[in-house]
Amino acid sequence: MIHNNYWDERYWQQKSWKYGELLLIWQDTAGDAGLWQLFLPGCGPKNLPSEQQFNPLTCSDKLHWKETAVDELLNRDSILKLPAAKKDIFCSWQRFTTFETDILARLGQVPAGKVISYGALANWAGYPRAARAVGRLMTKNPFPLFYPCHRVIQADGRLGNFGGGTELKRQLLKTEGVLFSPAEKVSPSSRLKKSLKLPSL
DNA sequence: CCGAGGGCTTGTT
DNA sequence: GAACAAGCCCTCG
Repeated sequence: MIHNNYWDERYWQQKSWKYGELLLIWQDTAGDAGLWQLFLPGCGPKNLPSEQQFNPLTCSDKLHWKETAVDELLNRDSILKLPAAKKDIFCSWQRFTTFETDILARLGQVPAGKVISYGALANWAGYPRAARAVGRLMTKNPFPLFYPCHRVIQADGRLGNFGGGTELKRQLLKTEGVLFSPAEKVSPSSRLKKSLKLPSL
């Protein structure tokens, strides 16, 4: 058996989704069985080791349970409505800095149908001028859909970039009920209001 | 009411 | 310590 750091105890799986084929990377260690990474259609690595394909018959019970649950979320197209408290059940959280954890935790609380700007998200999580650092974090968001980076837009209402393509970003937002101006900017009424009460981190 | 340009900013690698 | 990035804000024309 070839020892490869990344694929050690990790397994890949493709799942069909409304907007294309997703690639999921599962981690199955004793202490931390869960989703390691999710790639939007067209975003994942190309060469996947066949011996590391996810197998429900040989994985741990814990992982099998999570995989089944995620499968149902995708089939019922309810993944985008997953409440904040349930997101971290599925996702593996061991590898993040405090900044990343803080930002992703806040991001997880942005509900479907609302958007927030990069700067406002940074400020909200306690990093007042870190808009650009947030953008940088979004590029490597390991859990899109779970942690909805498609709901993070530019301060002037333009969409900003998106790993899965800006068209998918627009599509997702429209499906969620976000309103757009004639000039295709997100209308102010769809912004998350500051008054929302949040649990402390 | 745009749009382009420049300077400023952050956390990570 | 330097370079980077899915930003922001202000200034002009």
